[in-house]
Amino acid sequence: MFSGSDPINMDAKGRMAIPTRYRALLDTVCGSELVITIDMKSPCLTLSPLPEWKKFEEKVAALPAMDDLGEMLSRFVVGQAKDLQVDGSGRILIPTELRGYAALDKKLVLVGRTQRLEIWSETNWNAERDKSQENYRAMLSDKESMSDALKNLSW
Amino acid sequence: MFSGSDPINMDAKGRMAIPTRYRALLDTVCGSELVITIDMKSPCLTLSPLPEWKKFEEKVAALPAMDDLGEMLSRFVVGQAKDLQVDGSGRILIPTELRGYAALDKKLVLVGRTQRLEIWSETNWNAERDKSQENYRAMLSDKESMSDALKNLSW
DNA sequence: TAATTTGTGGGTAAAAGTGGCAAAAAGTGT
DNA sequence: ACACTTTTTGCCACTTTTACCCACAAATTA
Repeated sequence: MFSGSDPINMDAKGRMAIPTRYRALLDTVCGSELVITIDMKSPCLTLSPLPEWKKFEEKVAALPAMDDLGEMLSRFVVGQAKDLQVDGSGRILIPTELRGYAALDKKLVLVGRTQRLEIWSETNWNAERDKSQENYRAMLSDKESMSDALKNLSW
Repeated sequence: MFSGSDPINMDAKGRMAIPTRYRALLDTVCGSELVITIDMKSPCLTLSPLPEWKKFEEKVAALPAMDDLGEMLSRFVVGQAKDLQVDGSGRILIPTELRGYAALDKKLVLVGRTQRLEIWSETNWNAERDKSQENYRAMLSDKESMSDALKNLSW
C-alpha cells in the first residue's frame, strides 16, 4: 500500500501535506480517516488508515490483562492515538502533544511501511539510518552469527 | 541480464539516461517500470525491474515481524523504494531524497549486477573500487583465511 | 560526408507543495 | 451572558517541482 519516502515541511501550525500520490488511495480505503500515535520502538510517529488501526487495537485489547507489554502498549500507544481527518487541502494537523516525542520540527520525512506510514524528523531519520547501517555491516562481516534469514536474503 | 558499467551524466534536473543497450530489454521485462532504492551495504542506489523488486519485497515481508534485520530492511530499503517510469527520451528522474544518500552529483556510474543495476557517484565508485582492490589482494595473500569458494574460483 | 541514432540541455505548462490570511470556533475572564 | 482573546480550520495565492516536449550536439553508421 505505502512505500517510498517523501521530504515534507511541517508549517508553523503543525500541519503536514499528504503526498498527492496517496490521496486517492486514502480516500478509498478509509475515507481519509487516519489514526496517529507514537511508535514504541523508535522515535517517530505512525499514521494508519482507520481500519488498519482498529485491527491493531483489537489485538492489543485481546492480550492478557496482566501482561506487562500489553499494559504498556495499551497505555502509551493506544492511549495516545488520535483520529485525524485529511483536510480540504490534503493536509493533516499533527497533535501538539505528539510532536515532542518524535522531536518534529520543520523538516519531516514520511516513510511508507506497507500497511502504514511513519513520520520522522529529518534529523532522527538520518541518525537512525546511519545507526542501522552500521549494525547491518557488522552483521555481514560476522559470518558466524549471521542468521539464516539473512543468509537466504540474496540481494 | 545486466553487466558492465557505463559513465553517465546526471543533468541539472536529476535525470539520468538509461544506456540504449538496456532499453529494449527493460521494455519487454517490465514495461520500463523500475524501482529505485538505497543499498544498505554501500553508498549507492539500486535500480531493479519491478518484477525483480517484488520478489525481494516479499522475502522481506516474510521475515519474522520482531526480527531486527527485517525491521531495518523494511524501514530503510522498502521504505525508500520508489516506482519510476522511463520517460520518452529513455531517461529516469532520480528522486531528490535519494540523491544525498549516494552523494550523487553530475558524474554517475551505472553498474550492471545481473538482476539489477547500481547507481554510483563517480567519486564513490572510484573510492570503493580502490578499497575493494586492496582488500582483495590482502585476501589473496592470506592463504589461511581464504575460503574454499575463493580457492576454487578458477579464472 | 551525409544520414541516423543517441545523449544532453532547456523551455513550458501543469501539478504539487507551502505559507499566510481570515473566518469560525473554542476558550477565558469579568 | 457577554466581550475579548486565542486557537483552529478552511481557503487562496505564490513558489517550486515535475512531466512533457522539442531542439541541438555528439557519436555512430552507411
